[in-house]
Amino acid sequence: MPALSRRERPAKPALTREGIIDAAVRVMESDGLQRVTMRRLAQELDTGPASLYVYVANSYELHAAILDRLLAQVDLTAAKDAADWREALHEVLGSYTDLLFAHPSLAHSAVHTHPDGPHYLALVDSLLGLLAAGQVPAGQAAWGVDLLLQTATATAAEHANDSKDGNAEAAFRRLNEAVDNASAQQFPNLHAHGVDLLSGTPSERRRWAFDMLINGIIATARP
Amino acid sequence: MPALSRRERPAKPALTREGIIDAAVRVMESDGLQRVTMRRLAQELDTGPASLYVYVANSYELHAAILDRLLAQVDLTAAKDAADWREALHEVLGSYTDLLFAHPSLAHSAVHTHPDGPHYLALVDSLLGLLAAGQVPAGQAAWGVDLLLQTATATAAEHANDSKDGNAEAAFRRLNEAVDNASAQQFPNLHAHGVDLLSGTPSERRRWAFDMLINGIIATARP
DNA sequence: ACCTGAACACCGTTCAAGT
DNA sequence: ACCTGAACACCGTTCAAGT
Repeated sequence: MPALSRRERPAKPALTREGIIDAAVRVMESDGLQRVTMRRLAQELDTGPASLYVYVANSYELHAAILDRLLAQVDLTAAKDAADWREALHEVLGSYTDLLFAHPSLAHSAVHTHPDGPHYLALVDSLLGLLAAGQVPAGQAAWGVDLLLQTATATAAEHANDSKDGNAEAAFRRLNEAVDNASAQQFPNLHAHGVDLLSGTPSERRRWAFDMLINGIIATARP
Repeated sequence: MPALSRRERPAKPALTREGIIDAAVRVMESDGLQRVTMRRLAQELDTGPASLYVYVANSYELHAAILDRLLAQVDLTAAKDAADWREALHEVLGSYTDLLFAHPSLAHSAVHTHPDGPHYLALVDSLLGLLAAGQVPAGQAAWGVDLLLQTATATAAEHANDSKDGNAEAAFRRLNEAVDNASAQQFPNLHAHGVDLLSGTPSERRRWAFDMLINGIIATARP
């Protein structure tokens, strides 16, 4: 009964670029970006790894595509509130950062991905609009947006390895110890600052960082 | 003639942690960090990969060790010039950035490496000293140093994939096109800023970024 | 204690051959 | 044009067995 089995088991949909990216996002969501490999994806799509190369140039491009797909989830609604532009900036950047914090290994790859997809452009456009609302000169706003996004991305990427073992805690403890042991002679400034270096909750530090960047962007004329 | 061959061909020195890191730096210098693998190192040291695990916990720890070794090369002499603290800050940060630019793949791994080696501590100590010379309150200086180093690291890491093919040029061209095509309706701010986004030489942008960060750090009180 | 062979469980990418 | 099997050239890490 070939007709029946053809209707009832369309198990293997045709390969498409979108289908591959869908599968990639699915695997990332469930197993992390480490598992988003050409071979694993091929297995997921019931084919061989070579077949994917018809639709995707290489694994770097695949990661970039996943990133743009995810960027669709950044909440840009706050960007309409030009009156409270500074707070809106915090909200948009916060939404972007939260997204990357949920997928630190993607953040890690985002550090060297130069995105150019529609969702990335929309994000940049929103940030530029908010800086314009704050009367920030266009030149410094343009360069500033780059730094705002870079900081958000790098901050999330820093935590890419934290999940493995007690990696995060161990690293924190080691640094803490190193700072404590810093002698007044060898590292006078480290010694003097002590706890300041490791103080604050992540969200306090994040908010301060964005504030600091906004202030810097406002205060610094382009060459 | 066993005695002779023992004296003349001490080909295989005993394995040590330092020896492994030496070999790692050598391989990185000649073939890039991609090639610094446990297996390649084992081959280099004329042994099997399993042997390395006596001295190194895993490949992440190995990368961290390479980074600290390299950090010894950061030029901190400018840090003594407290009078011209701002320029000294540029010089120390520039030296750090240059180092990472020479090894972008190491920069990439540095984004999620929490260093705690002596050379890293010396670098942080210098930066803290210069900010103190500039009368920056201790609390904001401590948080600020983190951001200064993060920006330098992330900037270098962005270029980690540029060497492959004409990756950098292609990415620049695509983004340029995307910005050009941004319609006034869909992306009004992108449309308005146009060239500003991609203007400036890398060193102009880098200097502006550090200036901007310093200004922001000075201007932003801790919570 | 230190070292190792061999194995386990994977990778990305290419290319000739098929449909 | 699209798809694939098979191969090439690699990975990190573990573990039982040796010295």
